[in-house]
Amino acid sequence: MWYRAVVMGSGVPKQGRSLSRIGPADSRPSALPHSECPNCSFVAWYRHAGLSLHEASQFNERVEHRRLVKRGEYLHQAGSALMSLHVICSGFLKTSITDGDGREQVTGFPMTGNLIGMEAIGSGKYMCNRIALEDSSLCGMRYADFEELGHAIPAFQHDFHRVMGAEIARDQGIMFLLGAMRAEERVATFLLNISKRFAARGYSGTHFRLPMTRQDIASYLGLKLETVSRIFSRFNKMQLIAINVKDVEIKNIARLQQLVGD
Amino acid sequence: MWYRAVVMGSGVPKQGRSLSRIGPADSRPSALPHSECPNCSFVAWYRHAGLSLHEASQFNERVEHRRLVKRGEYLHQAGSALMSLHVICSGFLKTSITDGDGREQVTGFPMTGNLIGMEAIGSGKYMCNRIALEDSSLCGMRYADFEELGHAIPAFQHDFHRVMGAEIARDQGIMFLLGAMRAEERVATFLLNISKRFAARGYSGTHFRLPMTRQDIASYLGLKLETVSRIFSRFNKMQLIAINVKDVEIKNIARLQQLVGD
DNA sequence: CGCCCGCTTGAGCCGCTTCAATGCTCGTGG
DNA sequence: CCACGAGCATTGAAGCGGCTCAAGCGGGCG
Repeated sequence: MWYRAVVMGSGVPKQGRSLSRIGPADSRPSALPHSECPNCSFVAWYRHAGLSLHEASQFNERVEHRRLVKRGEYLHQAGSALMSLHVICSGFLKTSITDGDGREQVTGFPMTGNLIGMEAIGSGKYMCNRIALEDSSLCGMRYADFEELGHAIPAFQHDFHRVMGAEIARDQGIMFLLGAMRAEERVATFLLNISKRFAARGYSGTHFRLPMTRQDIASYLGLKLETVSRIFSRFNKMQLIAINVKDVEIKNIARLQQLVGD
Repeated sequence: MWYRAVVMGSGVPKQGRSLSRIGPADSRPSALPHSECPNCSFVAWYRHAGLSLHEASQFNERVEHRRLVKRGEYLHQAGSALMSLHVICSGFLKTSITDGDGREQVTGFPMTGNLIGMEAIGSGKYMCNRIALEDSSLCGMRYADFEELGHAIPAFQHDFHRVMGAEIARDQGIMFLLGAMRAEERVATFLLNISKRFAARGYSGTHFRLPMTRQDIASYLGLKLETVSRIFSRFNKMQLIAINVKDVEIKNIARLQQLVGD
């Protein structure tokens, strides 16, 4: 289920290992993605869609491989014209929107395998800022090519729709969090979500490093950074987690889930 | 700008209404002429896309015209299998999601022209409940037909993508509201939003009737119903609006906008 | 016509925020 | 390699915005 990988953060091939199975016989020598972009998540996409040889090369020709964004750099800002949709090949970003007064709302933390930029399709402009939380690499495809390829390759089209639909479903989950949960539940939900996404990528789901600041987390959860910090400390005392600044170990995942009411 | 009309709806949970029942399944054969469905928003859609005569008839054949949902009835509930995407031809719905404990979060109030059900595309199941706030009529199209038609008619495909993208952008706006705004701003934003949507449909944008309860509004805004009621009363005293239960007149739209910070 | 259900309004409280001070980390440059 | 400093995180204390609990009212629907 590729689309789950892209939207929710489940399994995505993270090293060239699994991709090396696409032998040279599979594609045109000049069009091989994995020589330049071993982790390219677009590759996972078209493999999933079960494209023919011709389709695969058609697909691959349109991928802009390997755009690097250093930590702290913008991929783009709100208001700029939609050029490409991107898939994160490695790294971690932050998505945020701002109002006139400079208030910021973090709306997501996309990571490896996630497709980003879909909110721009409606208006032709990105509606949010995207900043790298760590050095990241992305592959892009011009939106016009997305449409053309979708038209040429129904399986691709289908997957694209599923990814967009999953994004809408994800957003509804965040609305629930922001509208109906208390602070402790929000923080627990956040931790479980991050844990799950790391685990789905083959990393430890119980011991990881948070790449974002307390302020970022707080904004995402609709809280103040002090509140987030206090709840982390409380969870620490309760032995639910062991946390040291950005280093987190989940010690009692069952009770965390229980706290969320699951 | 058809797709703008489609943008506003999404769903949320609500629970325990004994008067609500699941509506009957679609029973009509689909080839009804749109003379039976004079306002059919799908018609607006294919007009907008500039289809040829042949395409238009191809399109029209797949539309299931005129499903009626009475006030208080569900269009569907969370968890049920995705059958069709619907466009609201007339009426007003409420979209909501629920958790295990019965907590409800209203995620939108789709109205005439809005396309609904897109969150189900990712998983094949609706993620939210949709209830009619007033007697409503909808036209549906099976999702499989959506895909096929999109493939056959690029202009349709393109518009569909724009609608989905716009929905994602809309969701981000709600996240900002829920995560970053104070109660007064939320209520003002809500009133301005409803006003704008009525105006866009040719109704008065300054004098209208709210079809949802205070509880629904409160849930949508992440507040308690008493808070919403108090703020309405406050706005009334401030001469920003004249409100009597569900009947609202916007008296000072400029100051409302100012309150939101726009 | 009568009875709920939904709306309004008040009073008191609590969870989260605000304000403030200190400590820690990491990146930077010497 | 270390010293420095700025930004980030933690923690405490006090305040307040929105919530909880409660009572009364009005209007739509059966």
